[in-house]
Amino acid sequence: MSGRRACSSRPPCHSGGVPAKPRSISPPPARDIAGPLLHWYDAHARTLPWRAPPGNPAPDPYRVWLSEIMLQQTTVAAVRPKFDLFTTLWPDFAALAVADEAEVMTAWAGLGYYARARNLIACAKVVVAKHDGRFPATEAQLRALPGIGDYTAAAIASIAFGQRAVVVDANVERVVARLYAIATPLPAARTAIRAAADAITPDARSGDFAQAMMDLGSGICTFRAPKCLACPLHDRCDGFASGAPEQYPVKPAKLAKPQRYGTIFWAERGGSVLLVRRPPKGLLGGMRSLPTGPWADTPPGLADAPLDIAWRTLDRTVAHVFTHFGLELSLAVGDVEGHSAIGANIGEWWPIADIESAGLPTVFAKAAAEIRRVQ
DNA sequence: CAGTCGTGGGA
DNA sequence: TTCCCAAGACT
Repeated sequence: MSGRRACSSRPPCHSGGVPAKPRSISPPPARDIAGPLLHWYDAHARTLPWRAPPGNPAPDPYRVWLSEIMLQQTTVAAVRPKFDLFTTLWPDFAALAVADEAEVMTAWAGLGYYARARNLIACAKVVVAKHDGRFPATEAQLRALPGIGDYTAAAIASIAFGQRAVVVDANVERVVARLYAIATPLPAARTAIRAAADAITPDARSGDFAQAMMDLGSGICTFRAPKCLACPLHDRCDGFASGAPEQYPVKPAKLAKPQRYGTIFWAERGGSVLLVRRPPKGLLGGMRSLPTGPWADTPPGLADAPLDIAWRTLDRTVAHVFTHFGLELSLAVGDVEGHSAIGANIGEWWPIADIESAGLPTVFAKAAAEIRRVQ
């Protein structure tokens, strides 16, 4: 299926002067990649809480899945403490499937991309309800589960179930684009990158191969200043031979981020502050938050204030940058003493001293810290 | 396909 | 400081 076997692994390719016939649609790799890469991995694999040492039996699929979801667009350093927290609170699918969803969202707070947490819960419920509490072991069945896309399905199939799967993440894209000096810009290059990744993926130790590619991309074949002389593949890398490996993969120009403006409303009542729950989908969906007005192209002032009280605007703002826009928040504070019935129908009064336990997304945690500092 | 969706860290 | 990225998925 991969067309990756080298001539050296079978009887002589040529006999009687007859040219070898192509065996595969995609061009066969001109050099062995998996061999030296796995050899390097055996000596240099990172030790990670969700990972089995090279060559060992596959780790718990639940832990592999949880780590893969958390690691989507997220650094290992950020994932480590959250992985420890989640595996302590919910050690398996059965526990997560019956978990209090608000507690899961609170535990996820700060990690970002909160749809992952919503899909995490949904996936655990499906696994328990339809798969008897265990993952289905085929890539196609994994792909059908909430929050599991092409990359994660392949990663779980190979790492947790020992199946051959073509695992392509940003690391693999970078390593492969450099190995073959693929000059086509992304995203058009993805077809060729995937074909090349398929061609170099071995049948045996497919999961170790995937993790080795990611370790290589993370520590050696880095986005800038790759450490080529420490790379086990540099003697067979077109990018290294070109003298400018960092130019691959070629990426499209980025668009400027728009700037938006909003207002945070800090309503106090006897040492507590009013918190609300954001709508279930969209930006920061499902997360507990401070009340906000609209996020608009110009400062919206006190529009959409959660309570009809006297607001005082602080002489400071809080800046935050999301993936696709910047946000500058004005800060409005108000005292609701004497309005004790107010607010109960729109949110909850949270003790200010325990605000860190509310599970606020970082943008609101920053605003809360700034308001408490200034007050 | 292209836009949406967070955050922290490295250079 | 500013820019860019990190084990992508979903619509």
